[in-house]
Amino acid sequence: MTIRVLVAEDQAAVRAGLVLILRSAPDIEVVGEAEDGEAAVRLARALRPDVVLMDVQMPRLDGVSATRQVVAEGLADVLVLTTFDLDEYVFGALRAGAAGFLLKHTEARDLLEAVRTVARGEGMIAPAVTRRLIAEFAGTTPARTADPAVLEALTRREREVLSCLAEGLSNAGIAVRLSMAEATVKTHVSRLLGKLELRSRVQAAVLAQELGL
Amino acid sequence: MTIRVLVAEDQAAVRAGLVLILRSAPDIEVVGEAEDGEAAVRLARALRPDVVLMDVQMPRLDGVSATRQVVAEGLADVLVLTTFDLDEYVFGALRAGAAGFLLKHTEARDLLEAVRTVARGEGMIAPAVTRRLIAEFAGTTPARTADPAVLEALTRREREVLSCLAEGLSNAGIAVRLSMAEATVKTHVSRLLGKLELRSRVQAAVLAQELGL
DNA sequence: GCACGGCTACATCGAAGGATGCAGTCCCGT
DNA sequence: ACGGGACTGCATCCTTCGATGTAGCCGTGC
Repeated sequence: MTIRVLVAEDQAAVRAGLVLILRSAPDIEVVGEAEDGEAAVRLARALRPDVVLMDVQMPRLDGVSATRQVVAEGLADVLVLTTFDLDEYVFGALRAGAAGFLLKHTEARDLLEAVRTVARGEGMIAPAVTRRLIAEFAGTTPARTADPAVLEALTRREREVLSCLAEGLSNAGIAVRLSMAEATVKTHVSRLLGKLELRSRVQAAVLAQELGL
Repeated sequence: MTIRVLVAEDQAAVRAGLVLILRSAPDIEVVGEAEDGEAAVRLARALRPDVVLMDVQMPRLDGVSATRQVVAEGLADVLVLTTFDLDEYVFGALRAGAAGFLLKHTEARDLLEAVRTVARGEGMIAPAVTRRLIAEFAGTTPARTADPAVLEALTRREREVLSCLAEGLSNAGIAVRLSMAEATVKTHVSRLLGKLELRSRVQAAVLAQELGL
């Protein structure tokens, strides 16, 4: 069962090098090559490869956008490859749904291993990048200061109201959304504020955000 | 320049196995062994190893807490090791500041490579875990729906007020914090709402949250 | 100089929010 | 059936918020 790979890379020399490396592995087959992002998406649709080796910087459609497209259509797993490990590229690619992120100066052996790893449905990230990913992860995910357990104290109606609060709706807006009088909305807001030990709907909205709505 | 490693693992058999693997590498030296989290922190303070190989499940003080401690004191880089790749462990360990996360069924060769990687100041995460980390990352980081550029339109004072809003402060609270009259706070709130095309302070708070305060 | 625009500041007033008291419903266990 | 408790619902009253008009301040440019 060979792994079918599509190589998307605009620089011919680099692309040739990648293909050479991939062909050296008996369990990997290069089924196509693309010179830009649009071609990558088009070929992915036509060839249905297992893995797309995708460069970030490409004409017509950049690698991140192409990745988003390929992943959205469920065409293949995408392993993003780039020369520069700029945060913008890394986080953009991962948000786009990439299964892996490697730097171009990766050893041939590690590249092949990465392709196999991604084909297995696992993930592979360049060590030099991993630290920053972890840092970003630890930072942006606000440690969940908020304990999801506090929501247990709320009734169903109160949770519904809280969701609306998180969207920034006014009491009147919530009343329409949930089909109840504005006065009733106020009751629920007041109660959930009490249970969550908050003093205003703004704090409730912030808390809801931290909990992921 | 050998890499000095501290092994923290409560099960003697597993610990012996790890030590055996580590000793097989000429560039790695096992400088100490700990049977629980407290001992791990204590030995890390005393021995100042380059890397701590830390089990998650340990008596007295769990591995995640021990990791937090070691990282907070800047004692060493921590490579967390566990049998179960539960999200709770993974994300907890990474938030605690771990530089890497491996599963115990990792090959000896990969374990050694992970230790070297972490010692270099890079990061290493088990492939089986990487996918979920990426997913969690892509999910919790709300794709920055909000464009940080909108903040450009705000004056310094307005941005300060927005930060306070994000904390859920009332106008009166903001007035105290920023040393101005409540009436003035209202002006700034009103103006920034207009510039951001929002209709209430709640929406402003939510937006600020999405932008990371 | 001085006119102009942007920033900061304050006061006023109608609108929205939040606390509280109370009533109706449903589901327990007695 | 009865009582108690939790949930939902509404109305009243006071507080906070947000829009608006206005004024002082500081830079730029004529």
